[in-house]
Amino acid sequence: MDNADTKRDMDDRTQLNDEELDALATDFIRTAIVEDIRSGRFGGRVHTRFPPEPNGYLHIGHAKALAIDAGIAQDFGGKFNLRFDDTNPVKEEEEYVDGIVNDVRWLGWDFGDEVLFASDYFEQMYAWAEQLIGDGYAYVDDLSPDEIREYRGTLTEPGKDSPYRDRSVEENLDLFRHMRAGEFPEGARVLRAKIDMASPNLNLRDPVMYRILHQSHHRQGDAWHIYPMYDWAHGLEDSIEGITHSLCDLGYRDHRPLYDWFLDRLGIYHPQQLEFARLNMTYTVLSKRKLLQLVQGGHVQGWDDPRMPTIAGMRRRGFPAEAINDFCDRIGVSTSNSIVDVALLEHCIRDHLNESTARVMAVLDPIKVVIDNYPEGQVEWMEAENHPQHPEMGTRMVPFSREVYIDREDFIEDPPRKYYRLAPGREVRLKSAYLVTYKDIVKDVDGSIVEVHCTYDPESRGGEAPDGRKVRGTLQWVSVAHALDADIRLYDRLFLAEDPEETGEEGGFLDNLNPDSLEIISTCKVEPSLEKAKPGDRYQFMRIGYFCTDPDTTKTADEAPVRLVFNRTIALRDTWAKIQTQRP
RNA sequence: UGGGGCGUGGCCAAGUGGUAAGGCAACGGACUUUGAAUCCGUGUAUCGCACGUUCGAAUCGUGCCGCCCCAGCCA
Repeated sequence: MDNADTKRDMDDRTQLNDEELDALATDFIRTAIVEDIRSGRFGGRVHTRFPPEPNGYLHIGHAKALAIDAGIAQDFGGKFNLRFDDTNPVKEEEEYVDGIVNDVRWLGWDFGDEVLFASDYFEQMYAWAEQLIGDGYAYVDDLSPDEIREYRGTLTEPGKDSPYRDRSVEENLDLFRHMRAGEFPEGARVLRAKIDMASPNLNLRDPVMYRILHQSHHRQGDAWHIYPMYDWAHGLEDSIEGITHSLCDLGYRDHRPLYDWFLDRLGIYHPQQLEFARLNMTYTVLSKRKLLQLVQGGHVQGWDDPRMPTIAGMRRRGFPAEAINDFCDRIGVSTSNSIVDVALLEHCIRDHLNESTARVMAVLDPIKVVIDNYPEGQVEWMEAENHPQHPEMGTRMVPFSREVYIDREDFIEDPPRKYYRLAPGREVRLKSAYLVTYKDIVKDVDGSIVEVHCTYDPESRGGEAPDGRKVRGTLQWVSVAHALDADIRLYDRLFLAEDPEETGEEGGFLDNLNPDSLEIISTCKVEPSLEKAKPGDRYQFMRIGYFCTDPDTTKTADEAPVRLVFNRTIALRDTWAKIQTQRP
């Protein structure tokens, strides 16, 4: 242990009693951490990190990693770092770091208000590389990339030593310094760790530590001509920051011996790497490469397209951050490759939205209902509750008049069995208003319904008849004279196949795209209280689904929106639709 | 034909030698001024397979089968 570590021990020991520790051992990683705390390893500290490369946007798989990394730090009263693993200047962009920082904040994780960058440690890494060379553990190799691949051997055959493997320390040091100075072309030489060219673990066959890249770095500019490789850099970054548990996905399991090897050779503070399975989910793809293809191929409108599984996309879609985190907690942490049913995510979304969202009335496909016995020109403002289970969310006033819109689905001239909405001979309730009874319909020349005529029961104001008679159907409605127009975007799954990659073809997942994943409806009518809707506001459109106001909703100077645009976050569960598909 | 990881009901997932938690989904029913929500109920799970150890095995051993990852100067 070095001095810095000793100091950390005194400052950052977690304060948890036995009972609390037991309660935290909920999965194999947390169990390992609890053991480390009890044994005094790392001085009882817990310090994790999330190390994205800034070469794309975060998606729900990263939300899982964050929930594990940051969630553990939070639960154990430890620390958490957000660190950009920006060791490859050719792939990384500033745009992505801003996007990622924003996403991590939005998800609610506290990274101590300081964003860290691996590139800030380049100088220290370089010094350690010289130390390794000095100890005979690293050498400069002049082999070309092709030759290095040949010399590496195959899965079943051992590799063979590079002819440059036994250069003297002096020559290695000299060459390495000239590499740093930018005196060789890209690809001419690399620094390699001297481990074992016959190792059954290919990662240990003298891995490359530094490559020459005459590229400017988004933060370092042209200061460097050599850049560290992941395997060399990552453990050093963790060590420098005093990370205790370096959590990553199973793909890095085979890299752990390397992680340990470098730290041990250097003799510096040594965190524990642990691996967990990355997230896979039905009806979507979760790899940066494929997501990039969707964006660049114009299959979606950008990284924040509401159909994307990106954090930005889900945010725009209206998914609450807490619901996403809840999902991440509920899928568990294990080491088995699994594909989580997207229905669980949808359940979490509905669960949170049901609790938090105010109810309003909207009609997607309007059909006019005329209430023949209601006085022409009269308007009554009906009080409507904002949430049936949460009276503390208050009420709002909704205008009622002689002509209202209802949804075309809510009237059928010749209804099927068990249909209990409006139909000839039926009485239904207009939510929070009156009971109305069917009288007649008006059709146009092609026979399609233009108007439904009803009468209302003046005694049923508020929706309850004094004689106590029951009606089965309750419909949402919007007063024709007061209705606001709105565009509504209905989103469906981006892919038709549960596993979009099942085609086998490379890139074949695009064949499984759902051509109807976006439907825009511009005929919608919504209640006037929505005039004040701001981008990001979320509502339940009663009997339809959860919606949020899209940033495309623009405001005029006096704050009134020019055009309301709502995204359907997710539809309400629809038992009736299920009954219908079962018995057509 | 190397190395690593994994296989528990449709999907996740507890369980670590004492006789299979929980969630999602599905299916019934109750309630309902959202066919929502809520509530109640419903699953004989050959614990990948086969042998073995044991009074007793999802848990230990051996063998087999299947799936995933690794041969970037990407992370």
